[in-house]
Amino acid sequence: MKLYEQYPVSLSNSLSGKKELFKPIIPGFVGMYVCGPTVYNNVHLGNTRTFLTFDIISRYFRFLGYKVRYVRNITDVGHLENDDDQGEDKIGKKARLEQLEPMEVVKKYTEDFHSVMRQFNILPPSIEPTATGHIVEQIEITKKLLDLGLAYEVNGSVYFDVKKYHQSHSYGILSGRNIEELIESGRDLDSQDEKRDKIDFALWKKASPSHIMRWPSPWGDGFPGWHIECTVMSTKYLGEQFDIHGGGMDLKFPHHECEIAQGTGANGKAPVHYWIHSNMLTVNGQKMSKSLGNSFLPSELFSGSHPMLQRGYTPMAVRFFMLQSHYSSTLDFSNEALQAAEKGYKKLSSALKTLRELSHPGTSMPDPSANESLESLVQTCYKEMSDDFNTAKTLAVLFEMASRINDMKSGNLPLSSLEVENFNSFANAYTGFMENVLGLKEESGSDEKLLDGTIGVLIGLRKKARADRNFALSDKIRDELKSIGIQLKDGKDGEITWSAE
RNA sequence: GGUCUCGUGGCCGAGUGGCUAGGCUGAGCUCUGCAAAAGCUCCUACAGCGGUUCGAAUCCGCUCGAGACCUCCA
Repeated sequence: MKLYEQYPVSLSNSLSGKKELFKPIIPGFVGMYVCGPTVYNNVHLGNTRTFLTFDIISRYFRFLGYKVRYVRNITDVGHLENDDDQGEDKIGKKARLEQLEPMEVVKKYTEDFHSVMRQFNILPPSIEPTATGHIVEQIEITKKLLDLGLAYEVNGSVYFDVKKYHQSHSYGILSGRNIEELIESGRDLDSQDEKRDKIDFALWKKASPSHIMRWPSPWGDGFPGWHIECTVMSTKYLGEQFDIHGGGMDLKFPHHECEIAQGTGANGKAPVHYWIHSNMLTVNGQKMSKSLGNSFLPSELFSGSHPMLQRGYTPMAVRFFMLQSHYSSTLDFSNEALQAAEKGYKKLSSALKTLRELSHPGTSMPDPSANESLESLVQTCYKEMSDDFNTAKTLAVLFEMASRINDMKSGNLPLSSLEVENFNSFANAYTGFMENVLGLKEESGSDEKLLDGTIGVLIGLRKKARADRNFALSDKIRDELKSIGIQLKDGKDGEITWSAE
């Protein structure tokens, strides 16, 4: 029996608004598409929360034995600065501001994005397609939508006809919008508009003479609209219908709504079975975003160089911080919360280290209830993760397991009372959920080995001093190490371990 | 204005009808030459007011407060 059969996953589907049992289209396989970053600027911390969420989801599916194809795009063209202007796009604008080629901008911020992802231990997707790499496909689907009568061309631009689409399908099913209300109550556009209706959206935009990102098309030189790239790339790599589409909550409308309309319009069927939206990171209760100016960069977070930060925090502490809340809730950022998270993470991390150093001596006095309670903790980890990827609850179980690991070390829970099979299952679960599922890896400096050896010498001296009952010297060794950030810990058996603060 | 979400103990945060998550902080105990670490214990909450129910943080209504989307945003 496969793990995914043993622990079936249920998830919150934004489309139905309910928690549903996950059933893949092809048994044993998961196809997942997530809207990636627009690479015209550095990713900020809020962005990374979304990518962390889907990192966890793809990790857990794989952990359960699914074969996962995870596609996350790079948007390197096409975001309109304003929907009603003459097609200023963010990449192009940034290029002019910095006197760079558009692809230089794209390259620079793509590198930044990847570097941040690596620091947070967010695994790369299976495929990371770019919008500019799929111009041909975007033109093709636009032609198809024109042929189907779901789009129209005006002055070299092509727009999706939402009203027309709504006649045979339903526009607004994801976001719960009512098309009549959208038409009536939406904001008025300042300038004259080529669109028949303000809710129509661009599939292809004509490039003004000064526009630097442009491609030839049947309608003249231009560039693709924002929404169409995701439809094209998800369809190409995952099929006309696939299992999961994810992204930040703020993309629900209009972006994902438009994707549904385009995909359904072009292919005659709804593209996605399960929509998953991760919620926003907030600062003092307000959404973190570039436009509000309350965002900060991961690099500022690590170094503590942002004015809002009391000090720097390590990537794993931040990762842990985010995993303590559920992805569907907003998460408020604060120094206090991060400091608490850092301590919590260290506790779990040091238990992992402790666990690695334990070795089972063989079962000599089996204790069925101890074995049973350990096994139940293992089961609970799976149960909580399978319940809508509840990382917060899973962490709670891991803390319980960490306490048991410390008991094993101290002798409160003798290893000899545990069946070897049970102990291994427990150890594999703790390690697996920490490292593979939650991606909480150990953070250690590169000089750790050298330092370990050096401190080993000092520990030897302290042992000798203690054996001689020369406590003045043994305390001096400990206190002076403490003052430079090295904490010595005496064990019951006379062994001394150390940790860096 | 329209649509929607949320309001949990000192702090952060799970939880959706009964079985009082967890982390951090604070207090105490055990262990220790003294510490640290670790283990254990305690501080037990659900914005307010009504209602449904044998029973509500959890369902319904109202009030107050905060926020999101409706324009680019993860």
